[in-house]
Amino acid sequence: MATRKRTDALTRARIVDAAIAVLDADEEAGLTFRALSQALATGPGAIYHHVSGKGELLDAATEAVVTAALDLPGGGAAPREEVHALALGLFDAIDDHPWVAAQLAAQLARTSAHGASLRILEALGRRVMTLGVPREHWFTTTTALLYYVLGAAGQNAAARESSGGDDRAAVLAREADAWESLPAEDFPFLRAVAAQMRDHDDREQFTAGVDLVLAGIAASGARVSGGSAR
Amino acid sequence: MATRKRTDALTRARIVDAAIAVLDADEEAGLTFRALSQALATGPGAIYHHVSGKGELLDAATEAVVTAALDLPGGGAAPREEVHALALGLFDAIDDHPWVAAQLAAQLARTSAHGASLRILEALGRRVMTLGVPREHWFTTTTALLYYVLGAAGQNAAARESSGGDDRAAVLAREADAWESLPAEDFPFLRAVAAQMRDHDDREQFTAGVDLVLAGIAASGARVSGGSAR
DNA sequence: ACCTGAACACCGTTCAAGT
DNA sequence: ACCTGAACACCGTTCAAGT
Repeated sequence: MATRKRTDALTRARIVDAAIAVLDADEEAGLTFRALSQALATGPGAIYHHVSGKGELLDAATEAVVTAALDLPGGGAAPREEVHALALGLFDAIDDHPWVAAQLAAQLARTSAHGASLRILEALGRRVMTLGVPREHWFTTTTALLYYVLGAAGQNAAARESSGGDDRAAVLAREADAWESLPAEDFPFLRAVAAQMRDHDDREQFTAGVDLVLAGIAASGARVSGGSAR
Repeated sequence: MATRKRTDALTRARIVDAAIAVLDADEEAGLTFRALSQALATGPGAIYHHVSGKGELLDAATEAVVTAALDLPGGGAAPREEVHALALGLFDAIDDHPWVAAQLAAQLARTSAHGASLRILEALGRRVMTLGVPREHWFTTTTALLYYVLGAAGQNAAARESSGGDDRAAVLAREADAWESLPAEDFPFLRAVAAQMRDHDDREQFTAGVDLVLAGIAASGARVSGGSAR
């Protein structure tokens, strides 16, 4: 909020930091070059000396958040624990910066894999390689993990956002109510799972999902690697 | 392309059809109310009599595409085959209308589940219920499947788009080359999977990924349901 | 009631002019 | 070289005026 009075020169890093602050406060729609230049106490044109346009700015902001989230302690933990740590790191990062979810999704939809999403893919894949998965499943396995992590974390963040500061339990109850009032012939599944939505822990359910995908990995790799079943 | 000369009255359905045509031709950035009204031989304001704004229009266009894709033959096939059919139906729909992937992702990121994404969740979940998965895993299992299907189908569509009409094999080779030229210490995983990217069938790999998630489902359900292992 | 299209309040981006 | 901020070419949306 404190509109700095250009104490030091404009840098790409300061611009990206300011962009993250604006995105956190006002979501993607709030990030305009006018708002951003005001926060930096300069004119809109100045930003273009350090960043080629809005697209690159969004990518850079996403990259900064993801890089921080992927920075693990580094002590050689078991690969399965590292996958958990990476997944939860991204979960929390997206929880803090909900706009990152849509940004990563758009980045993935735009191209095969670039920038931040490429880094995530590599970080997850490196652990998958050591989990006893047959080599020909490495890629599919890792992308499945990536999609689950981004999808579930994004949905969690969206649910928190829409609460508007409400009690989390109240939001879950409202959602559960909505699902239970759907027509029974058309939505048997959503009605069936509505109850279990009413009380669950978000992070716990997220980790359970990661384990489910890892179970698929273990099952498809069982023929080769034998058991880490226990 | 044929700018009709308002033979019949403007309807919501005609507007949505025209929007889909524009999106298919010019991607999301090409859908403006000016372009759309020109295609419909009217003024921009006319559209607002049938649709509340651009957001609703995008949702309606997505809904139309997804509804068509989810419309299965209906003969009671095995649930596993039906999941395959649903997944491939979405895969092909997103292949034909690449903008749908980003739209569904945004829809999921915006809210817990609405409109088109809610329908997909229900369609997949109904089959998951009959696959012997323990009840407490229904929701996580189905969302994992949903995220994989949307993520993988979207990425496939993006890869096709970026080819610009090039030979598919050439695109894969170029991507494989790019991955292989990444620094070895930083990207051991992507370098390891680059080779298998060079020649693979897109739909085949997609189905293999669906099976991987289904394997996770089978593994976590094994304790309860016994084997459809074969 | 539905349509029309000019007008309004924005936006990203550019660029002459300053330092 | 970096910054400034007015100006340009758009955009979604509104609304008086028409039929």
